[in-house]
Amino acid sequence: MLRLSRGVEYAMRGLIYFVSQPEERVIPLSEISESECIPKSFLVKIFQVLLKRGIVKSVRGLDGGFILAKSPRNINLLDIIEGIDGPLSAFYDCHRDSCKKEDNEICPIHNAYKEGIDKLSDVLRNHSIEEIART
Amino acid sequence: MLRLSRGVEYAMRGLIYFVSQPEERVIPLSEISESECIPKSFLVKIFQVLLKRGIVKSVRGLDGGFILAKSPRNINLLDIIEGIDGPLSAFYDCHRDSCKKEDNEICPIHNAYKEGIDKLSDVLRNHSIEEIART
DNA sequence: CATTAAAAGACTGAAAAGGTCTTGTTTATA
DNA sequence: TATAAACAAGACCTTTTCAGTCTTTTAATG
Repeated sequence: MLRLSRGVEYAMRGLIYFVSQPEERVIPLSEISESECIPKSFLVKIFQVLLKRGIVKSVRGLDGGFILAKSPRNINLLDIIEGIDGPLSAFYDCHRDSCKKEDNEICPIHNAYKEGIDKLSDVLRNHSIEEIART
Repeated sequence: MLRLSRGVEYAMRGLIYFVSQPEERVIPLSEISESECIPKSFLVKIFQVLLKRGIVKSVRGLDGGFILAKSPRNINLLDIIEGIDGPLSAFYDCHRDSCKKEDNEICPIHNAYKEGIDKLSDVLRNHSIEEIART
């Protein structure tokens, strides 16, 4: 219900791999897959999402691969989590109305939960993958 | 991955039902089930968990039912969420070691996530069922 | 002793998560 | 220009979790 999904974890480990390289270069997923013990085909799927999100750029063809689309200082954990699993805000919408349709506004239960999720978002937004990689 | 489960939502609505009564009394789950449009047998299961957690007390037999075990001011959202779905801390343990077993300590990714979850916990702990019911 | 309600836990169906497979397309280079 | 390495896209499959049901048992009360 609240755990970091495998997809997100793999995405982060994949991105950290770029940061931890001595120099910037195009890296094929086969390399990351082997080094990080992440199933190749799953990693491919994840990076295709990161590509659409503008977090990485792809280079096709022989000697192709991926490269970070922006500075690792500007890639934060929230970007990655929401990129892979969708917006956190999707998780405090209320089911109650399916039964009682009086009001459309968010119910007090989910409102309190929203407050917590917002705090969580703040924390995640304030950690870049560069910072994580350094730690 | 991050949403409030049905079980938790039903638990909260069930508990709020007690708070919103004019006077304190033993309430059978059949009444809450009907009033709140919650499947009876599911609600039963949820209240058995709340019972074990010391949040409600049960009264068996004819005219039996449940009653809050403590003041609604002292029942917070975190109690309920963790009571039903298990401790939030379970959601930042790392899978990485299944591949690389060098270290046992929490990895930087999950460490950052833990910081966020701790903030979320704080917020949830600071909202009581009584407060939610009043809102 | 019939009725009503909780207690306990096995069981089931549906949905989501995690992962694989297949069939392309692109492109450097031998 | 054929080939091999790599991304692109999406169908497909398997496992786990979630949500909910069913059955049997225990207990209280009129």
